[in-house]
Amino acid sequence: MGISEELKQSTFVSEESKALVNIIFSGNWVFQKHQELLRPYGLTGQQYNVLRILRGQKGNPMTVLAITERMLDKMSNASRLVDKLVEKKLVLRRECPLDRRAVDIIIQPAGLALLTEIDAAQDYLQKALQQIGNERLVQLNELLDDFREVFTNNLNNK
Amino acid sequence: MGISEELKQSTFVSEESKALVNIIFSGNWVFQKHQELLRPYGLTGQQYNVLRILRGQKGNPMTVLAITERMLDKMSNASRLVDKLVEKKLVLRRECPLDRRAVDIIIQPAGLALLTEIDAAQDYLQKALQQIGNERLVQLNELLDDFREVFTNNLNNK
DNA sequence: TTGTAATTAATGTAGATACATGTAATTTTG
DNA sequence: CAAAATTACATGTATCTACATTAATTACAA
Repeated sequence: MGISEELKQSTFVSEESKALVNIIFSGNWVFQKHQELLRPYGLTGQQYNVLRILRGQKGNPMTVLAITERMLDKMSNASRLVDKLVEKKLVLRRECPLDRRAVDIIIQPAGLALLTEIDAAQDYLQKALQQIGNERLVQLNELLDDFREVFTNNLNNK
Repeated sequence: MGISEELKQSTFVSEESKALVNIIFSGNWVFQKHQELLRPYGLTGQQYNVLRILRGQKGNPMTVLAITERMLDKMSNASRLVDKLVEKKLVLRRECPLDRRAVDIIIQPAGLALLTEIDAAQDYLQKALQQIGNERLVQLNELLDDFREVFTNNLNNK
């Protein structure tokens, strides 16, 4: 279903307006679908994001601040997100020996295992993406990168 | 900034895996930016969505159920969203004369005016999108539509 | 060194969200 | 027509989220 039918809006005044609506709509859409995909695993998108960041550290600890800096939404509360992951025993929290204000967070085997499970669910989607064709996926990747850049520049300089 | 730098992940095993990550990342990203854009106007994404749906009715009333059916996230609580819009005097709520269980919602001049304001903010972004070029925007629109289709099919048939 | 500022994370709070349940009105059915 | 089922919406509740404030520790400057 194209964006026109999706929004029951028959015409767009320009390709730009259509693209803007399409990107915002698709962004919301993917965000929703991603949350739905994660729900059965008991994770929110933000928790998943934190867990992935920690996996990227290959078992090295990371402070809450360092996690925050890597997060998409810097305003969110990494402390509480880590709380939830600790409750689920997916990560370990311990006082940082070098700085007693800071707290080291380390991903646990259960956390890695859960991510592996989720990876498998996403592999399924990846295979589906093959239908789109390699060349067009390259285009899509470029277009998304370009779009974020244009959007960022024009939000800040306004 | 390309998706690799954005996620500090230097390589992807395939264009599909890169595209999947890129779409999910960009989806979350656009979702966030859109919320930020709306915040100064005192609307959440969902409230904005409801308001736009009502504008599409050209002043005709719409029941809560009809609104729900048009929403991106059908599980969300249209009743409470309408509550918020009523509080802000952006819409009017009145008993439906044909069915006393139902409630008619009608957008108010203040609601239309607010949407017009937001449109102006978005026009600014639309102009920025011209940098991407018409031909590539057409591609982007097609690719987004295709992606949603592939993703939907493969979430349901799993 | 000592007092002040900066930093790091936790906690308080208000609002948003998702889902379950409740309530009233309508429709269906026997 | 009366009882049961369905519908439309509102409300209760738990969780999530964003932002402000607080508490503890560290850095730094006089």
